Amino acid sequence: MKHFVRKLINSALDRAKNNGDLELSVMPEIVVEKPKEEKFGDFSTSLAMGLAKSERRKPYEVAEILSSHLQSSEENIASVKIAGPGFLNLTMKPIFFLERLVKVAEQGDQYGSSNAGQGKKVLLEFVSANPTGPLHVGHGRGAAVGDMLGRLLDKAGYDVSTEYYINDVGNQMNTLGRSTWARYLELQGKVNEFSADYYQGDYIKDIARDIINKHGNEFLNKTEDQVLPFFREYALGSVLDGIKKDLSDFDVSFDRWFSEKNLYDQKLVDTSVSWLRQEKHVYDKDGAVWLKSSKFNDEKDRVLIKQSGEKTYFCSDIAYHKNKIDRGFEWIVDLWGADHHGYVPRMKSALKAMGYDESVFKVMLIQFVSLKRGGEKVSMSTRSGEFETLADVIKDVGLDATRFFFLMRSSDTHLDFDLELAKKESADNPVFYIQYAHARICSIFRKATENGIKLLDSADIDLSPLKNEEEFIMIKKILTFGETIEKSAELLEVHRIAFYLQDLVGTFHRYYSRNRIVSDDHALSSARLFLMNCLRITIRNGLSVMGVSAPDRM
RNA sequence: GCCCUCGUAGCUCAUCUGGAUAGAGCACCAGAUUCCUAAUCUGGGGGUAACAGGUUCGAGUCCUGUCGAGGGCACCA
Repeated sequence: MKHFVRKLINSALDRAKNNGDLELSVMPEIVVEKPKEEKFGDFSTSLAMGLAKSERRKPYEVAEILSSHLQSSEENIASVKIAGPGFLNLTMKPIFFLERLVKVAEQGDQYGSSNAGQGKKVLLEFVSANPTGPLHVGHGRGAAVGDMLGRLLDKAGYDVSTEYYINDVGNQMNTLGRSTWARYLELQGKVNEFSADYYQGDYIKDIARDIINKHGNEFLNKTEDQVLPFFREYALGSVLDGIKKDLSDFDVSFDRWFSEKNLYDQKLVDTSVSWLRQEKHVYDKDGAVWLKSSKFNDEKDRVLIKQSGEKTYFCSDIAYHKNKIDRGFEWIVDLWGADHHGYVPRMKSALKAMGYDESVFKVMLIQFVSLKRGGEKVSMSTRSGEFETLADVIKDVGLDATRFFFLMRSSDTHLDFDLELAKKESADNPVFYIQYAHARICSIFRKATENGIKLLDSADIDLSPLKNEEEFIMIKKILTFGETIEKSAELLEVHRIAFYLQDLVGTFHRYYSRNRIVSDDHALSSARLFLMNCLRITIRNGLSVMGVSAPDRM
């Protein structure tokens, strides 16, 4: 809708220029907004104020010139008014909105989709939790946000792939293996000390028990060195299966699970290090290999290969991100926990060292979830074993409510997730407000069928009986769905959809309480039913982008 | 100590990247159902946007400083 208005203004500018009314040495960017207040019309632009300086005229005069050129040749415009210091307020004729509403029904499931992203190849990497334990609530936020971003970018016309990076290399894998080995011995009645550094959670016992069931005591009299590879691999596989199940229960799927170990096996890490060496971006010092990251805006140089000969996590991460770009992705979006923010300049410096443009890489920092239980903070450390798993929360609060809870806030602010509150308030959760609207509309359709009123095709419908002001408020809101999707995708801000839906559905609930859709007036009923269908499509498409269900009955 | 993110109603958060009188939900108070789902609707109180400066036609939004919260400053991942 805004695109159309922007075009109108653009052509008015052209006419003003051709007429010599305005100089327009530089064509300004046209910003079209929806005024906060209904009385200011349907669209507004502060263009005249922006132009005033370069035109060396008063904002009001510029607004007057624009106004005259806008009004002269557009049949969709009902009025153009100048307000305040020079706002141009446009009011459109009803037909403008009704014509567009008809298209909503035609597009159905596709309504809100666009090619704004122009098929740009995007790689979304998210969750990527270390495979050392089940996913907790904090991971859930990343999962929900990442999954929704995938759906959102797809709908907005980007070519999206999603990926989970498995950190299956490093000391943590040995710790995982040793923890399992220790539990194994313990369960076999062999006394041993369970180190405080080991993973404390009960899931380790479950894995150990599983090993006993399958392999009995065959490892009992062996040394740690002999058994560690087996325990490490077994525990990794088991934890990873658990993570995959948790995510699939959360309705989150990945196009690819990318193993860090695989990077090493394919020599990709070695390749990128030698390439960097060739380009003279690395040097040797104190027996270690360093990247000259300080030359690329990082605060200091970083170690790639330790004295011990082991490669750092950073080192393989460089290879991983290089690989992402090599696979042809034009936009690399990583969702990281907020605690990794110090790592951002480091990664950016590495990409710059490799000669890539900084703009291809974007990190979204997902702020922490403070888990609370009745106002008291709950500690969430995998190692200590004190954490609420994502699976538990979904079980308690429900899939839809859990997803919605994570998605209704801007992801760069802290999120307080009070378990007691979430459980207790589940009936008041805004997700039900939205789902209820959908169920109500479905109920209207059941009633309409009873009364023999059919939903008409776009081609046959006569929307002229829609005259109510509340109807137009709703229609206008429905029609901003597409631009909400586009904006949300472009800014990678998922919460906008949740707010949009709450707002949209609010207009419906108010309308519903004051108006009957199915009545004796056949023409009016048909028109209203058609509107309800468009509304239902919008709600359904909005919820679907969030990965939340749209029930027919509640 | 240095760096990053944040600070908006009692609580949880919006405010369309600088626009018009800062808005929702929860909680609290008072009301609404002979009729398509009351998980709904109507009305009410509640604000120095942490604080102090600056930039301009115009600032919650941009800049500087102060205070407060969280996080980061490894040859860990």
